[in-house]
Amino acid sequence: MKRGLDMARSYNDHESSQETGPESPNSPTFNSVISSHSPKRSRRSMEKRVVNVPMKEIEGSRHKGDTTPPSDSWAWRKYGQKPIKGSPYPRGYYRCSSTKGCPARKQVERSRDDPTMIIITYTSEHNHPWPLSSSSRHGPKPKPEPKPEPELEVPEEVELEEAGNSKLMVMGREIETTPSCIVDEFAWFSEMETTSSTILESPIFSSEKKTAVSAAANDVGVFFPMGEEDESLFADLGELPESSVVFRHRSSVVGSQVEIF
DNA sequence: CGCCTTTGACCGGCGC
DNA sequence: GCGCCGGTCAAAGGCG
Repeated sequence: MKRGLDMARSYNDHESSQETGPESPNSPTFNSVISSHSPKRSRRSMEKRVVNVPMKEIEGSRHKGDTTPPSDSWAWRKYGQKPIKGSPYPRGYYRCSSTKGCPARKQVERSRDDPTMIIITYTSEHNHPWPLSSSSRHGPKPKPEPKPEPELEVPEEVELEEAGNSKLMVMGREIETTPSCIVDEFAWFSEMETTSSTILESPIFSSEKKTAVSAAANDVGVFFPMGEEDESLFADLGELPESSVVFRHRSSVVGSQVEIF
C-alpha cells in the first residue's frame, strides 16, 4: 500500500566491497561513486560515498551489533538489516532522520576481509545535499549516545558547485543563523560529494587507495583524520563542528584538489 | 509521547 | 521464465 514512501529507491551497486583496505591504517577511507549505471534506476544521479572506518574508532562510541554505525552528528534511523551473501556480517540500512525529506541513506556493514573495518556507504541524490550535522536536530533523543561525538565519518570538504559553494563556504557560520537547517544538514554531503568524486573516484585511489590516502592525508592533513584529533577539535568547537571542519578542510583541500565539475 | 530498533515480507532488478 | 539477491516497507515492541 504505501510502498513508495520515497520514490528515490535505491541503488545498490556497492562496489565498495573491494575497498576494504586490508591495510587501512587507522583513518577512515572514503570512496565516492556516482551511481547511475542502470538506466532505470538512475532517476537522478545517485551518489554513493563509501567510508571505511576502523572499528576502534567507533568502539568508543557505541557498538552493540555487528553493524553499528559510528556515531555521527546527524540522525539516522535504521530501517532494515539484511544478511549479505558472502559476508558473515549483516548489513544495516539507515535513513537520514535529520530532516523530513532527507533523501540520504547509508548502509553499514563490517568488512568481511577486515572485521575490524566498518564500511559505511552513503547514498543520496546528486542534487540533494547530504545531511550535515545539526546541532539542533538531535534534541530529544539523538541516539544511544552518551555524548555527542563529533563524527567518525568525517564529512569531507570542498565546495560544491551546484548547491552554491558560496553558501556552503559560509555555512560554517551561516548555518548558525540560517533558518534553513537544511543547508546545514546537507552541507557535508556537498562537501563529500566533490571531494570524493574528485579523489576517491580516481582509479588510482582505488588501486593505491592507501597510498593515495596517505598522500592525501599528508597533503590534506585533515582529510580522513576524524579520529582523535578531530574529536579534540570539536570538543573545543562545541557548536559548529562540521562546519568548522569543513571550513578548515576547504582551505587545505582546495589547494590539492580542484573541482572536476 | 515520540522516535528508534527489530524482524518478516514484499518488490524490483539482474543473471542464468 | 525462474530464481537469487539486495533494498525497502511496515507492524510491533522498547526505550528515553
